[in-house]
Amino acid sequence: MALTTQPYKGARDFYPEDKRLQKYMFGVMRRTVESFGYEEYDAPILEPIEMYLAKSGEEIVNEQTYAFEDRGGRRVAIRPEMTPTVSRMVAAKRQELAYPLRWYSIPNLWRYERPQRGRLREHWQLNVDIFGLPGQTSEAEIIQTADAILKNFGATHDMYTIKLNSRKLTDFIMRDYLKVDGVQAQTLIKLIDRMHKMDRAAFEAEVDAMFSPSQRDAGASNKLIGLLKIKQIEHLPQAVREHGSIKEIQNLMGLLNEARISNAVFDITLMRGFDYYTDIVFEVFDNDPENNRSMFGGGRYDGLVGLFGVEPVSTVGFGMGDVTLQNFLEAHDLLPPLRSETDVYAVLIGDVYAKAQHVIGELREMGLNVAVDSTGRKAALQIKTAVKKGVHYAIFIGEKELAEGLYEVRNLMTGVSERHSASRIVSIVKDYRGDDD
RNA sequence: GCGGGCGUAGCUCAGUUGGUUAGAGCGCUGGAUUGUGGCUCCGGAGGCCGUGGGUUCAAAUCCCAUCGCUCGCCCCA
Repeated sequence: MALTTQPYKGARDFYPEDKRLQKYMFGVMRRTVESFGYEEYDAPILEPIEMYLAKSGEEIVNEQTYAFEDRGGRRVAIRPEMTPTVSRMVAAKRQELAYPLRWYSIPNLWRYERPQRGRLREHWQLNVDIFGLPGQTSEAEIIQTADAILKNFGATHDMYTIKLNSRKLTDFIMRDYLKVDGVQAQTLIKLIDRMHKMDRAAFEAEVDAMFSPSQRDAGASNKLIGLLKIKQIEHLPQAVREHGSIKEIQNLMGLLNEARISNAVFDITLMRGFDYYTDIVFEVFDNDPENNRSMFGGGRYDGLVGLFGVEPVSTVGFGMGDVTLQNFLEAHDLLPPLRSETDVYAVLIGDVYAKAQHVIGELREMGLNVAVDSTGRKAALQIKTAVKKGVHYAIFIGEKELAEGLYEVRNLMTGVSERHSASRIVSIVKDYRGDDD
């Protein structure tokens, strides 16, 4: 039986053209976050499974993590996320790091589940975190960084919306304003989290069913449904509006305004799935009706470093997945044409392979990436190969060119040919490439 | 884990109520044109019709199973 050529389910092969796109995307990410002073770190792809048990729900670890036993009988997981790992790294050097830390990484992550659009088993996720900087400036900077990445991909504010909420506000609403118990609160939060996938009537019926008769008589169900319809902070009931988290949200919105971020909105229905968030949460939504989904998000999670037995460190961060980002860039037609790493394809005319080595070596020494076609095929086929590879320039080398020291260089996109010395060809190609030198 | 859709050439797909040797476009390849791509013309290769079983004189087509892909649900780090 023949072996399959398909990649493992939910994972991707990166052929050179795919890798080119990935390099472009990672390049924009790196340039942007480094412009804010973030430093890159990395870590092993394997962690002891307890690391995820401590923080996540049992179900996720058991059913959605790639886990196995190593030869020494230790239970090991392929990392499904980077946050516990980076928290571990910070905890390990808690006393000696220069806070605030601005750290980023682009790890490869795995989760075991049925693949679907925008969600594969394997993905790469930019993780950006600030450690040791309490207060809204860190939230503002993290959101500003996320916004800058999208801008540097060419996105404009009409293409996406940044939704903000506070976990402290949600907790206050559940415990003090609605007076529901912890179990009810959890259920309601999950329900609200998917309310936009349901129709209004079904949602309201399910909300109503969550409350006990006495709570319903006290108006809790109607209070919640009414509250979730409110879009403006000023329209919130006074008891909610006076909670301290509201001032924090307003302060954050003010900072974002100063940073010229015009598409950030308060959204009381924003929950985010996990419960390790302790304060501000945010999520970036694609406005394209064809791809209307949450692209990525983040927030403050002050408790994780402390799980490693050291004094807690306040942390704000976000994760941006490559799959959803690529969907966004495609939906908004933001992917630029990507060119080959190869600058020049050397087309050899006749039996000149040996004699052509000198000039080809010169081109490389002067900084060009040159692929040589040594197949001995006729020129037409060599040219076709170069075009198919996406190489921008062809240089023709035959007896005549070698004798004269002048080579025909052709722009394969326009078809225009010129004859030049090797050094002149180098400057033409570098000019196209955008080099300064 | 649950549900919908789809599996025919390298790719995108057509294939009538079951009926000869399964097609098209693109791509690949040879030539027209042995020192120069894209346009044109002529030729060629390439198919276990996902897999296994069943119904039938006859199956790409109908039935069952299975595998794979895909979209959604659950969940979402």
